Amino acid sequence: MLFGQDSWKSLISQPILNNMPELPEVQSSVDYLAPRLKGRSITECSILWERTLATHSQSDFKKLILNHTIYQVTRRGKFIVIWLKSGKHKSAILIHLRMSGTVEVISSKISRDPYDRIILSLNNNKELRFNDVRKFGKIYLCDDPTIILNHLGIEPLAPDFSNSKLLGMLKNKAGAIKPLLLNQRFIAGIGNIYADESLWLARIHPLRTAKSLKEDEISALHSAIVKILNEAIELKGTDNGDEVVSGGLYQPKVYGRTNSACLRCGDKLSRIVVAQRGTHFCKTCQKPPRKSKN
DNA sequence: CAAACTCCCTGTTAGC
DNA sequence: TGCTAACAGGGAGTTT
Repeated sequence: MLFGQDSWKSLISQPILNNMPELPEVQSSVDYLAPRLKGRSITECSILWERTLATHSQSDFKKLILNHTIYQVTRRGKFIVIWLKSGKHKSAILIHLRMSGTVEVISSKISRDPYDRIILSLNNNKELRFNDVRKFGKIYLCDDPTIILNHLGIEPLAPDFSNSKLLGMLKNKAGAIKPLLLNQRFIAGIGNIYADESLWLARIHPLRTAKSLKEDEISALHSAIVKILNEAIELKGTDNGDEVVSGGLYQPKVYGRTNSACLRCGDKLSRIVVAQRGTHFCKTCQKPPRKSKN
């Protein structure tokens, strides 16, 4: 499918991992969208894959958003929240990118991509295009988005996510730490990559039970989560700012680096499956729980 | 209550 | 070389 002048790109910069949107990627998308959408109204809507719509039929969705004005774009967990207003009526479009979703705001003259799923035309001859190869992404429309968003856990970058808060959250939790980090009702926004990265930085084995963690380990985990998410946001935030949201520059330390050298101790990194997710860690830096394999 | 599996999808890759 | 089957992954839903 690639040919001509573009073919060299795929050979040289073959992505090791496709950019799976977690909190930092979603935040970057929100930062990208906000200035491009604020104050715009929706003039038209193309539904190219209806099952992307999670809450409404094609016709209802169109009816309910046309001529509405976007007044704000925010993030909650891995959701992009696009706030709408029409007269006194307020509502919100929630976008969940899941595995492969991306958003861009682009001139309506630019030809569409085969993987574009939903397109909202704006009143400035541009379009918001939701593109999603694997079709896992979802778009919700709600009068009250808090009904969905309130099910989510704490925001890891909010001020109330303190060290002592996490300490209390982990106390008495019998399960393993990694599945807990992935649970969106526990902490909102961490996915497989940043869970592995945080545990590695905090030197905690992914199979350790939450309640077995010592205070200093929880403290290390807390600062690892905050540090890595912030670092990743910073590296995503430096896109060229024009049209397409480009992939970020954050380089995973363990995720996707199975059998490569640990950047801390040089030992070979391991990969196991935890909660049906590929899990990457250093068996030397991250000591396994008492009675277990490595 | 929690752990484990199934489903939704398709590009990529391992295995024959 | 070319094909097929397995795999990856977020999260809702279902079963153990």
